[in-house]
Amino acid sequence: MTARPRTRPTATPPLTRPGQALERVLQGAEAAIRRGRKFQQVLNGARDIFLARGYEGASVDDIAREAGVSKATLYAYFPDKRLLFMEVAKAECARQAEEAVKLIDQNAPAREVLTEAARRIVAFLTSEFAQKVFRICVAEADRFPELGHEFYHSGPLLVQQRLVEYLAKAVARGELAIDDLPFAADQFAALCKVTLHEQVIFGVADCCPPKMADQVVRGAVEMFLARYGVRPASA
Amino acid sequence: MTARPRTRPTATPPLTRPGQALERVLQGAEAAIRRGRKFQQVLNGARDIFLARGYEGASVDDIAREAGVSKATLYAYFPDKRLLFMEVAKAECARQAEEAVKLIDQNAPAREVLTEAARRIVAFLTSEFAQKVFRICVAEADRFPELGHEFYHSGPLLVQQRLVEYLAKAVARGELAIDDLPFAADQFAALCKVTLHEQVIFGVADCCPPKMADQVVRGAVEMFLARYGVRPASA
DNA sequence: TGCAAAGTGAACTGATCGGTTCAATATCAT
DNA sequence: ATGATATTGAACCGATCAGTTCACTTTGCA
Repeated sequence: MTARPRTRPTATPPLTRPGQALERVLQGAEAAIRRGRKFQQVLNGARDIFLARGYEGASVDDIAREAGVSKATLYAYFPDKRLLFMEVAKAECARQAEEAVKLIDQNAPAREVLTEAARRIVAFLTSEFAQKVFRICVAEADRFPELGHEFYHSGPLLVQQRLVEYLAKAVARGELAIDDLPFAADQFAALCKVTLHEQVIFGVADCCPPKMADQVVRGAVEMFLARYGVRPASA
Repeated sequence: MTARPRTRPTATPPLTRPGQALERVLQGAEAAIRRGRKFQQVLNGARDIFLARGYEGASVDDIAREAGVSKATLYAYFPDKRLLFMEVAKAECARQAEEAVKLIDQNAPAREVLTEAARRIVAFLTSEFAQKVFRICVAEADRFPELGHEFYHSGPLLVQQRLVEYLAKAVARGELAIDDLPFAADQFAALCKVTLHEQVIFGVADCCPPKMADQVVRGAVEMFLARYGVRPASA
């Protein structure tokens, strides 16, 4: 234990090679906060550890190790653990939003549109990623009020807005009859959570049988159309 | 720090076989767990602190102080913090179950029964108590798988079972037409969570406007009947 | 009244963790 | 090459916390 030959065979994760062209390119469009090369590494490591162990369960040393970065570097970027967590959560919410934005052909028949929407919502809800983010957000909503809001706005609320957007068109076309669009959208989203969400959150179902997912999707569409669908004029 | 007499005759946990008159009396009806007078105090204090601060946030010293009991006594009853938490959570779930059991007159018209059921579910979901238990259970479902199961079984699953019980009768009477009873029950429960649950969980809504609660209740009943209600034979 | 069990308080251990510091080193633009 | 900047590793601090121990006091029954 004298010379410390700096054995660092795999110390730095291969996320960013020495050639930092990518980094510099990103600098332009992104914020001016990125003070150094290891910024993204820190964020990635933090995301992995936070997602795996929650806020309290994730130690800063673990994060630094996972990120392949020294603790000093980490603290050079983020003044404290709280802020690091907020940053990670915000980034993840943004990603979630992007995913949700890819919506569906608004002009297809209502049944098709709703079925596809339900399928995507169900798929997202049952994804491991969504579960973990949800878990942390629920647990830490007391400690980080902003986090709760952030998650709600870029999660459930965003979905609601997209649905309202579509439902309005469907109503205008006479396919549906809805008076309170946001409320109806929330109902639809709620119907997509049936059974699955609770079972997954509480670890009751080991896996998520696609059969049940199908049933939920079909059930949601069926019920929504039963309530808001315009029958063919009793012809 | 030399002799270390190692006197452990009492072996802290007072498993107390002999000499407990009161103890023995209680043993009959109650469980065989109540080993001493302060047992309930510990449980109550633990419940308050856990509910207020979550698992990690609650220190054993705080719990002992809140319970008006020495830490030694606390550890005499519960070998560790985990088990204490499990015990508290179990007790709370049982209480929740009792509350839910008080169901409704099964023979009233479907609309009335469903409305009252929805009202109770909504009231429970928006209660501060339910929120806190839910928050902890979600957060700790990883660390305590049993806890997740316990909560699910004495919470959502119990409600589902009661609803199925009723729905079966309503179907038999020809008021409703349902093929998959448990699934329909889950759908109904999901409809009761619309908007409210998410807003409350993520701290978006400061209070819980009773107007919205009413809307959710009426919306749930309306939609459920639209889907499963038996129309008056198109007369 | 006496005695054993129940309960107490306070100190202590060992470990973890968030955050700081700093001298040594690596990287990169010039 | 050179100097500015980013990064490192490791030691360290202070705080917190779960859990232990023990001499002592209280309680309740016989």
